[in-house]
Amino acid sequence: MPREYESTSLRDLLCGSISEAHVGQRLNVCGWVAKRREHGEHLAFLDIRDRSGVVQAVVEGSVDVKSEYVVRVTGTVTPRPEGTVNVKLSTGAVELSDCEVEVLSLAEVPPFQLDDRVEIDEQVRLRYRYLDIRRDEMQSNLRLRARVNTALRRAMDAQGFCEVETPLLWAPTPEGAREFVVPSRLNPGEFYVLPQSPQIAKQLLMVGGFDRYYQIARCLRDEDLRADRQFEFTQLDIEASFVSQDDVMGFVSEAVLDAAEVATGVRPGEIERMTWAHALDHYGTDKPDLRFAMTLQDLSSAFAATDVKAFSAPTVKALRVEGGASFSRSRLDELTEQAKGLGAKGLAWFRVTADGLDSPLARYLSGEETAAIAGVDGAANGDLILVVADEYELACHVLGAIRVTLGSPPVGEGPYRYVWVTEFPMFEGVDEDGHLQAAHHPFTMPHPEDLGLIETEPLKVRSQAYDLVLNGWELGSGSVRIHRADIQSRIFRALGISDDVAEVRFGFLLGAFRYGAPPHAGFAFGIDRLVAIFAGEDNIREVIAFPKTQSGADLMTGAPKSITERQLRDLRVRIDPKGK
RNA sequence: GGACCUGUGGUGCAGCUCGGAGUGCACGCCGCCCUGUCAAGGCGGAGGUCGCGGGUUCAAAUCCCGUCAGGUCCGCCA
Repeated sequence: MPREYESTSLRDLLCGSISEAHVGQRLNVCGWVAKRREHGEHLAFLDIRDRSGVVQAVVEGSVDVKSEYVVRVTGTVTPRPEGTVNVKLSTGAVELSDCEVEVLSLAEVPPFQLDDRVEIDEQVRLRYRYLDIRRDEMQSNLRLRARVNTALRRAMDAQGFCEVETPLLWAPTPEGAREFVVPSRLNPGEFYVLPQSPQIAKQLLMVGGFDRYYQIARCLRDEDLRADRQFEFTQLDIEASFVSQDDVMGFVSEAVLDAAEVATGVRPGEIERMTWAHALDHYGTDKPDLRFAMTLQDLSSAFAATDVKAFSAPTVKALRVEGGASFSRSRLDELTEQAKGLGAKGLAWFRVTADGLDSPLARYLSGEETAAIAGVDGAANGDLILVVADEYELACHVLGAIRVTLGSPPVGEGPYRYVWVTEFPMFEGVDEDGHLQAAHHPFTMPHPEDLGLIETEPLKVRSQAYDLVLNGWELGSGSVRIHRADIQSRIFRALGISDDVAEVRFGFLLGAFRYGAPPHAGFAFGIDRLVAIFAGEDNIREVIAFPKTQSGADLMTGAPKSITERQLRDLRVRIDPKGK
């Protein structure tokens, strides 16, 4: 049945809503001519398309319309004659007969066909994005995204969160991701930046007493683009006061599970948890794809006293590839290249056969070593065992990447496997100045048990940071924030940020914290990625109306473009033609 | 900054390995025919600087070099 909002001054209901319930009614529909099938001058069929679907209009006599003309059709809803029902069409049991067709707008021949019969080059799609998004697939992706947004807002509202908007013109904070810069006309030589995220703003909202904040926030980062990364992307951004990590994970779970239910029709059960150390050890990554097993096996003890040079390393990790014994030599070489590209010295392979291990390295192995490899993960004849020996983290990362290459199903396949990854390390490695680097951000609260290690064994300090991962995609991350000045200065000191520098960069935040900062924690996750997975798309451009290309261009508008001399003069900005 | 893949009428492909006339297929478009089609059908037709530039060659869509655009990835994304 037509809903209230379908009816307008020009139309009575949407094309896709027409059904046998309307038989006998004379109705108006508006839409685009999707297809025209003419039978001489006596009979023509028009498929009229709007956002809801397609309905067939029958015109007695010829009709002067072409593909993509915008028309208003007045016709009588009639059951189709016997034998002409189209089961492939939701409206296929009926048609509009005795039609009058009013052309509302002419259309040139479109640059590509809008049916989904062939895949169109993305370059062409992006140049004519306004036509591309007329297609079913883009319509349903963007509408799915709208439903997800609605579900998220509803879930946050139901949990007592208050939506607050934060500025897009923000202050430069030379940390982390490269920022987009906006020159100030009123203050020549000075600049705003577009926020990488509302991180500091939302912490200030906590100081301001908004104890449950959320926002569907646009974030901007001037970093290289990827299938899952655009300059601008959208996060559900959350922050709450007087909460623990578990509280925040609960809020986020509620929102994500509600969105999942709306998007997929099934509400997942509770989201499982895994520590960062466990994820790295078993999956070789901090964003494990749990849709398939193929976990990394540790053979370090079996090779502790090995004579084989290739395996004398702190860590020896192995991966069982079911049925992989049939891999060609060139396939194995490709995998080896991949491993080397990721920093491994090599990749050892062993085919498991009835006669034992088949490998160039097999004859050098001791009995114990052979048994260890042949027994990896319940290996059977026909399997392939891949082995990397190296420093612990490198061995994990390399095999983890190969695990994904060999095992990962396409985006749209398999179950949805959500997982919280917790207890991230506080610091990771050192920068070129020898200072520790924050794994999450410098306001992250260390794990309470590890506070004593900050000065002594910083790399062992766990943080109260947590990621949400879905099918191998990092959806988002969050943390408990530091609200105590003493801990904050210890962290700054560990990161090599002096009091003076901290004051310059984050002075307003630290200042705010001096006026009564509640304990607080938060999270943010990428809506583009979540919707892409729900839509079964392997890149987020498919769920964004007007995305950029990998080189940052908008093929439709031509952005980025030069601006006029006048604009440059107003901004007191001069282009250096020699610069590159 | 780097690696790899792609670029051929409006669209999607084949042709490239092993150089020999812009050759082919499907869709779309234009014209004619057709009263129950729905990937309508039949007949006919138009439409191309083979991304761009250079080189090799008697001859380049094809081989080589460079370049541009799009994609995937590494670096980057606190």
